[in-house]
Amino acid sequence: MIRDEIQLLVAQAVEAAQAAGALPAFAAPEVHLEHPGRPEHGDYSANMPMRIQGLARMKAIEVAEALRAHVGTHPAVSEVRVAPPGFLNFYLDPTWVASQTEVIIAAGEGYASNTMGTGQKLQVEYVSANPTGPVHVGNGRGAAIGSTLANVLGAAGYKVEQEYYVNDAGTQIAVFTRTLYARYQQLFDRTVEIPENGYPGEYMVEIAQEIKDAEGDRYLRPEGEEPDPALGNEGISRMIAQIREDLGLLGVHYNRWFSERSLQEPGGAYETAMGILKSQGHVIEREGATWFASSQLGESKDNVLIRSDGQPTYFASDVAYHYDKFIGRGFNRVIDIWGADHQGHVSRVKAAVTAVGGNGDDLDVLLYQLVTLKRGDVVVPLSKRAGEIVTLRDVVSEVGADAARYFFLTPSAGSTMEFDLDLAKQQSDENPVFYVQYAHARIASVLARAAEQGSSSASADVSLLQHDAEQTLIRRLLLLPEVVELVVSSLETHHLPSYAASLSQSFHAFYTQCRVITEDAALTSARLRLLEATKLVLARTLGLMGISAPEQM
RNA sequence: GCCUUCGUAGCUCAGUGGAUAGAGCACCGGCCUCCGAAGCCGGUGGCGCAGGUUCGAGUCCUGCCGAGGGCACCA
Repeated sequence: MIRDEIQLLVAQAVEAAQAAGALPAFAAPEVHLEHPGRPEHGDYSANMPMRIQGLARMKAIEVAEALRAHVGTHPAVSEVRVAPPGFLNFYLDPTWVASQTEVIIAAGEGYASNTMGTGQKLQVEYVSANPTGPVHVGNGRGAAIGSTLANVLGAAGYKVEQEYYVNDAGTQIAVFTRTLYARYQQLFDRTVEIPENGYPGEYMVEIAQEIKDAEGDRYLRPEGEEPDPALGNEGISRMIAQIREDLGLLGVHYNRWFSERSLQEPGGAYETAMGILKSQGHVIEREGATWFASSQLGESKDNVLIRSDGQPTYFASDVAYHYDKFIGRGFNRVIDIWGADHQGHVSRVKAAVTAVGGNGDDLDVLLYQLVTLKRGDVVVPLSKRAGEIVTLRDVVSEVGADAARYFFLTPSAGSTMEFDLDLAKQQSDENPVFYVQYAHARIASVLARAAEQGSSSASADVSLLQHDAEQTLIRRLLLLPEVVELVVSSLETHHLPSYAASLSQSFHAFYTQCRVITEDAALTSARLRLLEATKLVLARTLGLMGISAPEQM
């Protein structure tokens, strides 16, 4: 990548200047480059002179001059300038820039891929909402972030597995079963109330109806008796099928749906992990319960693993689950994506990973702030236990998967976001995602037109691409590898929509200023080549976000 | 009370410690006899408050104000 090469030029300039006595000897900090906000400041800017002015005991501007005198030559760099108060600005050679059009096309679908994660087995676990109800809008945010991150990490060479953790054990399943049974009995004209703290949503009635339609009265027991656990299992499996379908509508697909219950099988991860904790002295008995002695590991408090009634907690399952991820299945790295309401859970799970023989630092927990759902000015509650549930399916069918994904990905995970359903509906024509997709469709249209007219990009001389708008566009194309690297290192997916918008902007500006198909066969050919490269990069960017790149719209 | 995330344009949000803080929507004014006007060009308008660190702070630190989320033998 050109940025890395310029970084090296700067580092070497420091050494050369020191060797020549133009700078005193000292250990220089790592080179930091940035993209100046203004084109007249060049393509890459190094702030090295200002950062080492103290070490050099010279004025920054003098350091900059000394460095410039010792910067090596590079075919891509046409000029290096010093700018006050001490920047070292690098200007890319326009002909080199133009030539990159061919380099991008040659890279094809692998463009912007890298090897940051080569040889690493990585898991991304996300959404993992309780199977006691449909996935809602907030889950959609985690879904968009998780699947996009998986795509990008895959482009960085990681062997990525995507997983959904199904909480099919624990008390909420019992409550789910009792609620379902109440609804089921109601369908047989029994007068039964759904339990206190049950799930009042209409979807429970629908599931009960489906089960009745499919299996009749086989789950009906004499009045007053407890429900058949098999009814609960049947309901849960139907709920999971619906969740899988709803997420599929958003373009989210998993490699594995991991059952929490499976952890507790004899000889399974639960037994093994608890055994390790005990043998390592991380377990204490107190007040009739079994605790993870996490305060000994620097945590603010201990955490209950097994309640005094003998039931394991959700946390105990999570310890076993993460044991299975790292030790059982040997992932080198795991990324869990959780809603911000699980923030308090992060450090104890990391501590547990270390305690069962892994390394808590290999676990990244990405928290996204919750989504506030609104209809106009009215806030809509998301709770599964409230009356109105706005499901992910509702939203996707209203605004489409592409717009929904783009919308979810745009704000950084750390910012709360407002999802205005009324606005989202109106946005069908005005949504920013169409701006990006339109650029792609527009290119497809011009390429088709060129093909009809017999214009070809074969044997194009891309060095003709010297117009400002062409140069700006190609420079933008060259940024995608940097964006991918940034997303991988920061785990922040919101840089992608931001990049997509700026790339599209550059394309639309080019399109307005430069006519592609003209009488000038050589220039036409070169510009068609540029369109091909741009189309490829747009499709690549959209593909990473899981958004379609339409040929027409 | 403690922990944590956030506070940037009328609204929704970007902004890797740099040089004149951006985009979309909204609003105002221009641009199609020519490849898709779902577009382009221009304009109005902003860093919650106060200190500190730094050559340089929207960005880092502290305090205050305001908002969200945590602080269970719930998940």
